[in-house]
Amino acid sequence: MAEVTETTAASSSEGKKPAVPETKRLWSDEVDDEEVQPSATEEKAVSELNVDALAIDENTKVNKFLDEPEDSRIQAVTTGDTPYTSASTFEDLNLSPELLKGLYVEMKFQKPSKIQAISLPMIMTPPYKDLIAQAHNGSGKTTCFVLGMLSRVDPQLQRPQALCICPTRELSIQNMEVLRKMGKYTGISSECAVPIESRNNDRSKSRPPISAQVVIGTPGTIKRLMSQKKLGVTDMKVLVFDEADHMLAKDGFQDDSLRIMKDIQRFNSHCQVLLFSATFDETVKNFVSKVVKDYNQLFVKKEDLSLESLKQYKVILPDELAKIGVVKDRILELGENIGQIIIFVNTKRSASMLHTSLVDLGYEVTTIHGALNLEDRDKIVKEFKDGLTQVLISTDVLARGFDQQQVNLVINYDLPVKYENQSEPHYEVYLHRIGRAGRFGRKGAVFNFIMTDHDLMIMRKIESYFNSPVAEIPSWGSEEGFKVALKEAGLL
DNA sequence: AAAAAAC
Repeated sequence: MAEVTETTAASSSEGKKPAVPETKRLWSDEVDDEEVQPSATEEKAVSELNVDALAIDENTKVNKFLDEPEDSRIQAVTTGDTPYTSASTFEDLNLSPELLKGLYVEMKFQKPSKIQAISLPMIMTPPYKDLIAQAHNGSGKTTCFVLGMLSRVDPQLQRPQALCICPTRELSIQNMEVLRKMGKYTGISSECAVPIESRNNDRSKSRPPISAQVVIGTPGTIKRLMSQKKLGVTDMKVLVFDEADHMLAKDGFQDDSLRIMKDIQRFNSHCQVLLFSATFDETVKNFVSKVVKDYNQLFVKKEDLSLESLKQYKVILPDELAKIGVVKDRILELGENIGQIIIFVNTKRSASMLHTSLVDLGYEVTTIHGALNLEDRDKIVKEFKDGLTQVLISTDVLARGFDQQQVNLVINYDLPVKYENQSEPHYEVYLHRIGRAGRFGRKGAVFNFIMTDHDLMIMRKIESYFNSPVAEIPSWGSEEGFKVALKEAGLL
């Protein structure tokens, strides 16, 4: 275990100068270490960034660029003159001893992941610029913003200072669990602002204002608490949007998110805004860059997003009955020892139908979607996380962010398509769904069910979009192809 | 015609 150095400061680094000792290496040094010629690097930085149309303001300068071939490439664009030092250890970050202890003892982390090494200094160095950060599924994004929130809280001040908004109740709860674990020794207080037992809403009116220092929750509840003056924003230092592309999309939570952001900024213009997601499509990317002003950004090319450890397959089958048959005979029978499985469907109805069919056939599966009551949702997620259930049928309520390391297989029982145009795949949802398997570089497999020519067309578009061919399992009717696939994926 | 959130 690493020792806490004597130079480690108290947890609040508010008002401190950016710490950049000469002994620490800048990113440009890393580039030198890799014997890349500086001029070539610079050229590459500019051209790649132009090609990818990162929506950079005209006054934005590309002054740092990071390119490590062994890792998926992350493009960093910073504005202004603030130098950022990539953190090779958590000690580099001037965290409080309590927070470091949480990272090592509770989280069992040894050193920052790639995205953490780059983003954490950007988050924690004054003047605390806004950040748009894209990183792979399962690469440790949550740690970035949770640590960011914890490190910026003034422990002496018993008021809300950091707020994180998530698209679902489940994700809010999961993020809160991470925060409490990581912050265990800091004494920092926290509250989860998500809907509770419906129809019991008199409780919310009589409740005292939130004094917790960190609040995590869903847009509706946060909005309500703010309008009821139960959630003060005057001391808010950090505002995080998890799954930010969805939170700021027109068909997502754009209105709520903007409202919350503006309400905070009205009282508190210097509240730092952090946007995290594995995906930012062009529309959202352009919109987002208008919402935040002076910001740093981290991006990954879409071809680099699908993890190599994840094997994708397509299964061509004739009808609904065959779909159910494949789940039953190929997945559930073969997959008994391959870890946990999530089956994604497009509608609540589809979820219920598949659930009933499989239960009628005598299989133990559980199902989650937004029409269930909150208690049941909590119970089903908890059972799955505790490993008590193996197979979970889900709508896109769990498509994003859901972190269960034992999930090795994801099935797209229905392919994700855009609601406004059914002949367009929903690329972002596809990526998020498959990212539920193979967390943090583990092995994993994805089976895509193809029933119609339309499905096939959707699948082809997905393959070409991510530039990753998806192997076909030769015959849905025989076991062999599935065995080979699962072996190839390292699961059998 | 949809998932979710919640008034």
